[in-house]
Amino acid sequence: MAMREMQEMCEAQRGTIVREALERIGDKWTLLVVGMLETGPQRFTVLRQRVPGISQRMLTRTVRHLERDGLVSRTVYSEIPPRVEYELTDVGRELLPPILAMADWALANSDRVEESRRAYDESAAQLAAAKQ
Amino acid sequence: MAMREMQEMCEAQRGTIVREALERIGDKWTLLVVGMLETGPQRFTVLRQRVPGISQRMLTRTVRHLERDGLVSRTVYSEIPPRVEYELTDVGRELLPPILAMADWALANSDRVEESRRAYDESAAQLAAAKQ
DNA sequence: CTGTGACAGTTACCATTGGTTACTCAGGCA
DNA sequence: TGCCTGAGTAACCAATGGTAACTGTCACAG
Repeated sequence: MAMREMQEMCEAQRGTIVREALERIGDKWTLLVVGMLETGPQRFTVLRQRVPGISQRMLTRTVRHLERDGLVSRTVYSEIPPRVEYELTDVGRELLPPILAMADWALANSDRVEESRRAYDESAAQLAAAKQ
Repeated sequence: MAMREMQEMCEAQRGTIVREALERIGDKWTLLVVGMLETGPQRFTVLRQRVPGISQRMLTRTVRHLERDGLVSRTVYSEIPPRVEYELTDVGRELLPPILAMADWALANSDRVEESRRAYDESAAQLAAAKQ
């Protein structure tokens, strides 16, 4: 087998691993929830308030997935009313720097993205009008 | 208004901006496609081959969104057969380091995640069996 | 002793998104 | 005449996400 082919296979395999990982964490809420756990353990309701717009169902699903993947730990305190705390594990905490970097990117570039989107939509509308 | 409230409002607003950004880039394919554009401009078919498992439709949709948001540029060469090249813009390139860091994280921790998932599913199955 | 509230969910249902397959367009070539 | 390529669209179905209402347990108010 040629060197070239081996490299390509290897790259495709890496791509598959990365794809599988991003399939899990690359959904609408996961990155946000992990980011919100930056400051330490949080209980369900607090987390729900800190992640703007998430519903109860989506939050439970998201933390369940994160727990399954070993990125957060879930601790139940048998009190009344019940208390459940979620905390990043070591693996989860290793993911924090890139997530925070992406959050910084979002804050720094949100206006540029917004502007680009407006321009794109406008020229698309003009093209559509020209076709008429 | 108390200082505390102002801080909380500010945090919620930041959270919203980050959420909106992650809503765009945090889907199944976007991060992967951006990552694959690391090495320079790529044409459609090559990109499709390098992103394992993506369909034509999903690739077009993903690059269209990225173009709309100003993260990639799309250049059409009027040849037969047609040639279209996608390239990261400056804004897009700024997103590259966190994405590559996440890819590294995925490669470094995929086995740990896999193991955690197996353990979780097993204990869930045991619990279900115990209930019977 | 009936009602209300908090917390951490779950269930049922509908809307939106993602995936698969087939088709298009324009020209070159057998 | 028919088939090939590259870069997509269109039509259709499966999977995922979102909304609203319900659950269970105990404390406390009236």
